[in-house]
Amino acid sequence: MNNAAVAEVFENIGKLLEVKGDSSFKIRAYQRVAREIDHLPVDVTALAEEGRLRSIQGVGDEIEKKILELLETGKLAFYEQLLQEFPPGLIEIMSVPSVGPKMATRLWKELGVTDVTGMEAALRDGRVATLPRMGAKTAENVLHQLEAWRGRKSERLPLGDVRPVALALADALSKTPEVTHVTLAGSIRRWRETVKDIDIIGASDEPQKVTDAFVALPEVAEVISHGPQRASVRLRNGLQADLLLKPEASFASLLQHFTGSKEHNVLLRERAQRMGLSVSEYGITDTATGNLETFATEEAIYKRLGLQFIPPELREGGDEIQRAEKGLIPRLVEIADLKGDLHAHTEWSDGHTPIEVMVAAARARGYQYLAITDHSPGLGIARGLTPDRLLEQLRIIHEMNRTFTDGFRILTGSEVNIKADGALDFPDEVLAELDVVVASVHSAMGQDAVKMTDRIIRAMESPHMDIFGHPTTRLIGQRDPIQVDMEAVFAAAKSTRTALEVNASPSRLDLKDIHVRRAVELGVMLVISTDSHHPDQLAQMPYGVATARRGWAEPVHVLNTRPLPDLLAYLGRVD
DNA sequence: GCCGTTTTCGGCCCGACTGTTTTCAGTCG
Repeated sequence: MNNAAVAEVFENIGKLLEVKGDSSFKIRAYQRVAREIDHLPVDVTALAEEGRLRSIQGVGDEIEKKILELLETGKLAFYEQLLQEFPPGLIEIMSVPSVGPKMATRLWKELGVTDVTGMEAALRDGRVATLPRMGAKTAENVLHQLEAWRGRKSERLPLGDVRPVALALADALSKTPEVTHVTLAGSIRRWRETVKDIDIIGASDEPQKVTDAFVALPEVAEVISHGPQRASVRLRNGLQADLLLKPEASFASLLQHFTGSKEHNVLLRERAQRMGLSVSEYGITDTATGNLETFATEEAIYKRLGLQFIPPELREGGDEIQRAEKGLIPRLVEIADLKGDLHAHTEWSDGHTPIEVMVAAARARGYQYLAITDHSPGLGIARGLTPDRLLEQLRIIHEMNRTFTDGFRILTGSEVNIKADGALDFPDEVLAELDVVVASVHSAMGQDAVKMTDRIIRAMESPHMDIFGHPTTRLIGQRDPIQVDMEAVFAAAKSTRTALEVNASPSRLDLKDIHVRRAVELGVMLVISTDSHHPDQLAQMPYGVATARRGWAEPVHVLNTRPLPDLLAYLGRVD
């Protein structure tokens, strides 16, 4: 049973207990554990075997027993019994926005609704509208939400698709005279790999005028809610966008509140409460005196709570508050730390521009080096280079390097296929000529975990492989990761001194955040690379940096934060 | 069901908007 499956069981237990009307705190306990297990960088089965389930946040006696039962028997009696008490479609009914446990229960008990189809019928024929304390407007709204919910292909979209839209929306809103400090918050500010909606905040003394302007923007297709301080809309592209406004004095608190995550805020506010303080989007209130204190910066808010500043990328409701309390939030890697990019393609294979155009773009970014890593021959679809073509490219690059007077260096390289048996797609004598060898899986992605893991480890054992490119090959929302034992990959990477790539392409982000964190814990070297096929894509580096930051990576963990001489020394290349 | 710089028992985040209500419950973020 994998982590996602275990997490789903606990998530569903939480939902069913809500319908049952059980303690909201108990419900939260199950939901928290579900989320923690879903975000675990290691296999929950492995943790269980080591007897370390209790190291998961929120796992106590009861839930530990339940996880063990689930893993050992594939079933959980407590859950099975709960499922018997309710119609199986009830959980799905509650996934429709605006339908919570109370309404789901009433629809079931008072109208006999047991699934989404039945709910739709009851909405359409007027039965819902006639229930006490419901009405035509409620029924109409739920029906509308149901149709929108059906139309959506997935709950969350890749950050790379949403972020540009959100920036444009914030820019349009900032032209409203009554608002200042228009800022993106929520999961976009935390750089989560996927986002569900766009959260925008601003400061204003006349917020009603601003929400009025917001719902009137041309991108808005539908207004979901519209009050004096906040508004929610559905955009023409189907995304939901929320706007929240407060007076200038509360802006830092608003930013902190709306950046979330929700789980982070719950933990933060629980901590505050133990200190006799109450945290809200207005500021921090002393519970004893009722005095509201406001703050100029987020740093000041965390400081008031006795905590180190926690960067947005770490605010996921895990152990970041405990660590901040002990002063253990490190100085995370930043875009300015990067000295170069180690994965780029040109028109020699499947890139779109000549070498010199890519190089000029890299130099314009202030880099000291750029690795040209066109594909190896096995990737026919990407016009992979033959050995002869590669050697010709090397001669040209060596000539270009002689023209630089400022120490800039084009690194010769290749993105080499790892073949199905783990062999690399160029002969050793060719690979030996290169400054840097990125090796990646591009074929036979359906291998089982044993074969795939052996294949990758064999490749890493080659003396020439420097970097494992986009290690899980997943494409967010499009292609699942390969089946592979990541713990074994981390161990092999460490023993062979192979760096693992954090591919910054927004459709990849691979390694992903939780794998970065595990790699950092184990002392595995990382690189952050854009895998650019066009000079403009060099600008996607922030997505990779953010992913690394979400995995708690510091400059020392990232190979391409090193200046050229140090990098060459690490790669075993000496001038 | 979990958890501890007041606690192994008694707590457990905070506020806005909507609809159907004459004062509030449900849902969401």
